Amino acid sequence: MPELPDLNHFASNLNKLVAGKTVEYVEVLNTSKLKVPKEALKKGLEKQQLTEVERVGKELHFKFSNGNVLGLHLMLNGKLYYFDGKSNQKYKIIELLFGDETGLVLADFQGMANATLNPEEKDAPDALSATINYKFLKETLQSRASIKNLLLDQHVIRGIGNAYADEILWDAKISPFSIANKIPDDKIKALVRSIKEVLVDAEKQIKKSHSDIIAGEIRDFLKIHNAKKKESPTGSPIYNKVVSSRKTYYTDEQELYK
DNA sequence: AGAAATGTTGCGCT
DNA sequence: AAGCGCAACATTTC
Repeated sequence: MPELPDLNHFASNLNKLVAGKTVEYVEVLNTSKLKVPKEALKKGLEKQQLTEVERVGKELHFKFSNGNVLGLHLMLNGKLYYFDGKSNQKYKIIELLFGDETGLVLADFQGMANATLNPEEKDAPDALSATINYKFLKETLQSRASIKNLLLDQHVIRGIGNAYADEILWDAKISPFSIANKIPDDKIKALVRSIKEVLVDAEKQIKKSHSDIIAGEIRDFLKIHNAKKKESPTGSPIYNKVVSSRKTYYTDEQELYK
């Protein structure tokens, strides 16, 4: 699935593509994951101008001139398609039809992607927000949880997924199996840096190789969480281990604190 | 051809 | 009793 850097890139491309357009009609094709009544969603968005698209955590927020926000979560396999005239996707969930005959559709073969009107503000800070500093992480890491599980917990920090958790922990040279409250202060500082650097750098790479995309995921440049790579950039063999049914990639270069 | 991939939720176990 | 693991969701992509 797309993770934070992909979603940031999509948001910036969506701004170029559809910001300023007016939604004439909203078609809701799959209500199973819809978090508000279908009619409320239509009423809240139709005839409104889309002013801005923003990524918040792993969601995309579409902001409208009447103050309403359409929140989309792509989950594992949700994809957005821009079209002119008529969309011909399978597994459609929601479609926005603009006044100029173009449109945007969210489709997902698993039907897990979802839409909501005016998503509630969450307490957990976004991974790229200024709140993620040494003081915040020091407090947050007062836990016996493993550091990787903590980074993945959206109630703690919003936006980090499985692949980037591995990339960030390798960058900070901390083993994913480390217990959070055993990680020394200088490593917490390294972690603050790595969270920002890895995510910001990834978005740059995606932008460079796939400048116009609004769907999919680009991960061929990942250094550690990458099935095709045998060694880290510094020559250590990459191991992987299934932890709670997802793969964790790591090397011996990462210190284990227990 | 058959496995791998992936977020979230909710539940049961320790 | 906090934290972990697992199942379910369903199909595409390698």
